[in-house]
Amino acid sequence: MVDKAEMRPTMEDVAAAAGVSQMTVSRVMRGTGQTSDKVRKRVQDAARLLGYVPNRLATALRDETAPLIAVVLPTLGNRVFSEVLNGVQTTLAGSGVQPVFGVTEYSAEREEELVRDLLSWRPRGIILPGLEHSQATRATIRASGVRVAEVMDIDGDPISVAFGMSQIAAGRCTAQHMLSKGYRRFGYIGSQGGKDLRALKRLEGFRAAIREAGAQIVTQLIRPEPSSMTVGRRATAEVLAQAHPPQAIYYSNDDLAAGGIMHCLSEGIAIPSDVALAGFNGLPFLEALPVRLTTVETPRLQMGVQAALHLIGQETDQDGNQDRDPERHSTGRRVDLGFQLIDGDTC
Amino acid sequence: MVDKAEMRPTMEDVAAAAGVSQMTVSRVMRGTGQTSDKVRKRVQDAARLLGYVPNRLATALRDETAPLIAVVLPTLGNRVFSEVLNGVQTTLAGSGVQPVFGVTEYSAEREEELVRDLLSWRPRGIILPGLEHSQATRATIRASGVRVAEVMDIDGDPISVAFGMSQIAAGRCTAQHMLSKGYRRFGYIGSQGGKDLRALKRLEGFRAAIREAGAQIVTQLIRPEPSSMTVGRRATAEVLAQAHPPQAIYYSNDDLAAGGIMHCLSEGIAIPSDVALAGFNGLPFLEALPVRLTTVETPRLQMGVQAALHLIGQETDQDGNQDRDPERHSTGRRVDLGFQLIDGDTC
DNA sequence: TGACTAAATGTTTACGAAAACATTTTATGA
DNA sequence: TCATAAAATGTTTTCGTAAACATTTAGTCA
Repeated sequence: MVDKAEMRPTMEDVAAAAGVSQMTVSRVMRGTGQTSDKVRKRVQDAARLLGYVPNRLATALRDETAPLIAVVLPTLGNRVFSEVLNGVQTTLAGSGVQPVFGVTEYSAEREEELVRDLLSWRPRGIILPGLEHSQATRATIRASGVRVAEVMDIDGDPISVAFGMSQIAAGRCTAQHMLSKGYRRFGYIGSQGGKDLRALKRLEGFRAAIREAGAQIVTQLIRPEPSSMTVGRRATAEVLAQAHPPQAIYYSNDDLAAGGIMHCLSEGIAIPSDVALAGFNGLPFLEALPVRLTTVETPRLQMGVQAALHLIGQETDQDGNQDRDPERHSTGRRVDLGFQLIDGDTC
Repeated sequence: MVDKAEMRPTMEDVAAAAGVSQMTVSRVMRGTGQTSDKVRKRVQDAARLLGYVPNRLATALRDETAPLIAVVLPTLGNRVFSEVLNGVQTTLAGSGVQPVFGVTEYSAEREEELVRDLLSWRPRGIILPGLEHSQATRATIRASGVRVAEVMDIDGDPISVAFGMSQIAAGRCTAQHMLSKGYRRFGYIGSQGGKDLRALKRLEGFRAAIREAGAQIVTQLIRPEPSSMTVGRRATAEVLAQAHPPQAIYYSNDDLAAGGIMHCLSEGIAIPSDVALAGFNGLPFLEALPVRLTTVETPRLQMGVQAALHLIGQETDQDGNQDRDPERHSTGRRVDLGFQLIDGDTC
């Protein structure tokens, strides 16, 4: 009992129990080829009785690829990325493909190592955040021939296909909106110590529009911590305590901005007359706040969904090989999922 | 170039390039056994040159187990679970073990299917949410012999080891705290249409304490949607609009409760004099709210960390087998990670 | 220098599933 | 009733790695 029970049953065991060959079991399990009803039933019963669970490692080894999608995320601390992951997960659910993932914490070295680790599973595809990757990472991916989807950003050269939106345009759009309301003196509040490259791109777009309009950013505060309402609240307090505070503050995301709203509510600072605010992401919780934040809504879930669809999709070539046809993959294709300015009450 | 370049190099290829046998390459790659400096260097150079990436599928097949931890989550829509996942991820990072995961959306059938899918990867262990699992799920797991860690809850019989806290005690604790403040007429607001079993256990504990004190729950509103501030805000409006509204509302979690706070702030309802509120989880964003919510802080991250540690930990037996020693695994061990009542300003 | 040991490297095999090919049954029709 | 095709089932081999065992080479000491 001790030794025999330990062994998880294989097709061979099921075959023995059903009095057929391993190959017949294989055929029954997959429903391929011809099998008689009698044998099919016998095999299925045996499998159920023994508690047979297929070993995907064997199948994957033989197929030279595993039904897995590798997902690289900057962090799980930010709701945005768990939403992307959720999009991937939802799309994959029921398809028999599982997500394997890892987190880089915004480190390029960690990304390099992680990509190598994940690729050693021979996944069907890999999803990467953003378009900036080290030379080594790109080389590893190219050598592996794995299909790639980059998400979040489209400002740059995709390795293969990017599903995202223009971060630069989002920053610019926000600036234009605020400028149209007459604000001239701006503040910027960020986080992550500037490691979030997408946030930097938004700031770049924002700054360009401000400069072109002849207005200016008078304060820029980038906190080292990850984003949170608390950090946003403290940073806002700090910025508004200055001798010449800005008329309007652009936050690198909604969490920080919501913290700003909380500060104003608590201190009796009027929004937008005393200070105007704008965020980024359009997270659902904003709906519940007493003041509707002006922000830019992004298709986070869609990015995950589209990327996953692309990777498991019908886009494999006729031979079932990794499709390396330059027209569809090598050439960086950018799929712009767009964004939408939400004109709230904060500016 | 087309055909040859497609093939990812194997140890055999590296061996040929270095003029040694495949086994020598294997030894060099793992740093085991005796190898001369000369050969070692030759092999490493060849591997680097060819861009060799080990195929874990082969190793895992041979080892009869893959360096993976399977994680089953009820949903990714709730911050709490992405935090658990984050705890798992953080613990696993750098250990060469990757998390594979799936989401049940609180469905037992989906859990059954998902567990089978995940186990087909022959993971080192599996993490399940809660202690309630279908008979079939338990059978599949038992037959597979995989190591199990259950998280979140300890009110029940663990399959093996549970890392969590008593949900019933948390509910009871909250009730006692509110009763001590003199409230007698309570309301309860929940979500997920009652599919969240942990929330039900908290309610159970809460209700028991209320009953014992001779007080009562006058309103109970369980919305079908997933939790969110917005849902909490609407539900609170609904409850307070009643003819005889409760003096105090217990929410199944912080998101809902924060929505309640927002409603009160917007409507000028005084907290706690007009209505008292209490939540559950102790999410970090509460810190930033204008009013400090009374809640119960839970060790979400720790649950993930401990579960992962347990599964990859040094608890394998001497032979490196799955440890089925009844004393350590079969007997349901419950690791109580505790919780802490946060005495805020809302009751 | 030769016997002998330790170090370095090589060969065979197993892991579980499934494609490719082979063989046995069963059904069909003259 | 027997050829013949179609259906059902079986056998061999492969995927990449690593344990187990085998062999060769280098090193030590009498």
